[in-house]
Amino acid sequence: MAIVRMKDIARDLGVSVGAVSKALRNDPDIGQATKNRVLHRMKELNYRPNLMARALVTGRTSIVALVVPDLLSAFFSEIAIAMSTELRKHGYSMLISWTAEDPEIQHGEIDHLLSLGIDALVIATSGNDTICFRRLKERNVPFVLLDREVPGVKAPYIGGDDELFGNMATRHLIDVGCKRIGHIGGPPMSPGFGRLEGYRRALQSAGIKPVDKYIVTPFEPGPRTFHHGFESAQRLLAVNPRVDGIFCFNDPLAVGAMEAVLAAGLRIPQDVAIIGCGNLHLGATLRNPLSTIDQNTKELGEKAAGILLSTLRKDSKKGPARVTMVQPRLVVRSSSNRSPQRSKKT
Amino acid sequence: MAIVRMKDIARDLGVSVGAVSKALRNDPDIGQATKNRVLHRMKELNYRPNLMARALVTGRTSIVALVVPDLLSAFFSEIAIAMSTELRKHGYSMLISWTAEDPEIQHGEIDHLLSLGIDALVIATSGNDTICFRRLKERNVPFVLLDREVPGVKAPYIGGDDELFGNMATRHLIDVGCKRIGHIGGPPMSPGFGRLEGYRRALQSAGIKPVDKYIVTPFEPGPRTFHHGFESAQRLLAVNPRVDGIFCFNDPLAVGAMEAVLAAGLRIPQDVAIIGCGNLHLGATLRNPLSTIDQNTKELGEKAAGILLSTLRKDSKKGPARVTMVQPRLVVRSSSNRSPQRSKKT
DNA sequence: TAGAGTCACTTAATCGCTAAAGTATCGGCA
DNA sequence: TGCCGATACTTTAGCGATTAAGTGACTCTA
Repeated sequence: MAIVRMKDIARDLGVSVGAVSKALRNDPDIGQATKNRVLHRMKELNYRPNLMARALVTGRTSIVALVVPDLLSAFFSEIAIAMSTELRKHGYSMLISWTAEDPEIQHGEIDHLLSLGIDALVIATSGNDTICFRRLKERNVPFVLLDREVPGVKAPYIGGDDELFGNMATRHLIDVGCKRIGHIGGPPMSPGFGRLEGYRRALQSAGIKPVDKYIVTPFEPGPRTFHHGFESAQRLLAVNPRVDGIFCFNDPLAVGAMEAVLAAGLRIPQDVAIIGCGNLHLGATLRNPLSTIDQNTKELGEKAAGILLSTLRKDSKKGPARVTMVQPRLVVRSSSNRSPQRSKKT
Repeated sequence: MAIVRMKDIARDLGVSVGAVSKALRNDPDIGQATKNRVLHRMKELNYRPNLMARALVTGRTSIVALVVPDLLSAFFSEIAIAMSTELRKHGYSMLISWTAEDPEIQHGEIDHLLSLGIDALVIATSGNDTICFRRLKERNVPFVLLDREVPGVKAPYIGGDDELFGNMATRHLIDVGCKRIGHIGGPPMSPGFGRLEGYRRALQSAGIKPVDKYIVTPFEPGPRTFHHGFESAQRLLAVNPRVDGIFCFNDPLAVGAMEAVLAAGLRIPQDVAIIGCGNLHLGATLRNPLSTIDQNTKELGEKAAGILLSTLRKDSKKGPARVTMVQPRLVVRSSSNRSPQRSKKT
């Protein structure tokens, strides 16, 4: 006996496949007695419906996908876990694709996901390609943009309030007495732009004129990691007069930047205060515990799942809010703790 | 125009669906001219085959799954990325399931994956349940055990040489002069057992008698993280005479243990040397850069994919080696660097 | 007591594709 | 000329489910 089908159960019980199908799906159009017999036999044989076959006729697979550029950064892993946990509760299973920040791969993955017949997807896009979104619209597959907004694409977006992140982090550096604050930038996408904008605004509202030479961007493209932070910080430290505070686009950059600061013989936070963004795991146990902006990824994942589910439930009714922002939290640790301070610990 | 089917292309071109199918699959039983026309039209309409429908008739989906207990630890994420990259090259796509170390969830996930019709799976099991493996055998779905061996289940296994890990780490502590070496243990599964065994053997072959009270295991079950390391190390440090070296099952435990050592007012590595296992990211930038055993996860993932592919290709012929071990590498950093030493840096 | 309505099924079509079997056309060869 | 074997298709029969429509057997009502 290889694999059990409805046909087998129907034969065993002397009923039609249709009846078996109805029993399985709790269709009212079936008698209680027969339903029990069918259900009992199903349990006995450990029957599992063939989801492919079901999907073929219903047109729905109960599978949604999450497309992310990266899985090594805890950020997307945490979102993935929260999302999938939430979706599982509602009978959906989630499939993850990662694209290594490569629009080509992303294109291929999305094509493949569509071929597979997923019901919807959540996507943290790589590149600024809009073709694949047009494709999704054509195919009528609902999707949610995550973390990265795409100009010109009308779809629900959920992410952090990046401008607020930048503002919060920069203001914190100002509060602890930094006068010349540098920024190590993120990739050329909405979070990078938003945080940079927040940084600029915070400076301006403190009466400090933003200086272009204090803003550096890693040379290489791709995900921002440790090495980029090191390299960028070295360039930043060479600028005169030297910065006394650095706001980094994310925590790995900040870790790299700290290494560069130490390598230059400077002290953290006395000479240069550092703050990152993302509240990386183990950020508290680094050589210099890192101040950061917590992005609240768990809530982000759960809300993303919620938005997806609501777009999935009602086709015609107006969907969820166009833009959802998750509120950040400032986490002050010793990498920026220069003066007595109302700090929230982690 | 919603979604393009073979039927549409066939109608447009005045040929039969069968012909279209043959053109798509490069069947020799089709003329070059027609094939070109079909392919051209497919490109025009951006046709994508419905994989569900195809799977229904062929019985194969070209989807494999990876079931892991956890995605936050970089260990499994790295494996996932390496595996999926490798599998993608061979036309397979990979689906990830995580089980939060919960056998119940694992059971459900596997059932679901089978319903979905995956062709094979790689599994780092949670618990010691063997029922689901029996189910897989019944269904004739090939699988590979990853990282965790299961007694009584006959299937290809790939993982680290855990006994060697334990041996290597412990011998290193002995080499740097530790006399009383403690161990903070892993979950009660093959890696935990193997590393403990390696620890014991290393002590014995150095003429040190293993002492039970120097072996502690976190109270709580579940994945071993920072907090468990902290709690366990506190208990370990209370034992007299105090340990002067600790080998931890994994890096997060070791990070926690380091915190506990520092909190107790002791110095690392002078008073207590610490070594972990897994070569966590950022392990080099911790407050105390952490010595560790690198498990070579990328190779692990690639080889796992290779094994899976080879079992997938030939059904009848004897499969790959029953057991594959990936070779580790000792990484010495300051958490254990007490004496001049032939060290390999990272 | 006929007609309508309900209940509990069965039948049959269908989803999009593959694959085996069938058919028509043609060139080559004895 | 007639038969064979390619070649290049078309036809047909599923894969395992769902679902609309059809069918008896009852029950109830006027």
